[in-house]
Amino acid sequence: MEEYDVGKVRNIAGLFRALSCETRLKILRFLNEGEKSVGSIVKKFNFTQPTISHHLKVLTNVGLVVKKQYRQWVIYTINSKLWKYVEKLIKKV
Amino acid sequence: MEEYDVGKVRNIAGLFRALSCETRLKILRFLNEGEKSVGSIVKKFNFTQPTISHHLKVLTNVGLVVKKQYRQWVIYTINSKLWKYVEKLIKKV
DNA sequence: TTACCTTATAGATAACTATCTATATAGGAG
DNA sequence: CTCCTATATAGATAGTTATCTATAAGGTAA
Repeated sequence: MEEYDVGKVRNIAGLFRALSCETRLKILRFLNEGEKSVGSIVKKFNFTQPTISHHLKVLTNVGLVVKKQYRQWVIYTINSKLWKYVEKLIKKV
Repeated sequence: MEEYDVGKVRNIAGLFRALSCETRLKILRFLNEGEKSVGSIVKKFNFTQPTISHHLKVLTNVGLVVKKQYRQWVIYTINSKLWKYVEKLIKKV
């Protein structure tokens, strides 16, 4: 009976807004393969680095991803538990 | 093992966009009490009738609600199964 | 320090959206 | 038919956002 382990997302509408952008959904699916640097995300998709950084900030703000620093790289990791619940909903749709 | 009974929402980002507005979430929670006419929704919330109609259209477009006509009233019904999955996600957040 | 690599931020812009007022449409009653 | 009620649509507007270019910031290496 796991409970509230996901991270505090105070704003439900905000969570859905973060999920309402196809680009961010793609980023999340990519991050679901494993943690990635900003650069590798930029390489994966056809957007500029500032655009990717913007989306990563939105995702961070709602707790869907977590950032950490490794030397000169910034590494983003998906919130697996939360994403799992999102995926469960998506599968139902 | 119920499956895909929910209605075809072809656009995942679109579903989340529909859910990304606090007003629409409130409308959905109200509709979860039972089907409602547009007028009763307008009375419930402090928005004009065109605004409510707009939101109902958005919700209809992604399959979260269904409309039907009863005499001069238009009755909106929630897609209970889909909303149940949404609520399940919300509870996890 | 300088030079380089990686990421974030600032600023601009076009597109979208949540809301309103005004009007049109459509059904029911007489 | 006319009148009323209920809802939808059109059009306007302010606010938001997805994207870009340009630049700043921060970490590494020499």
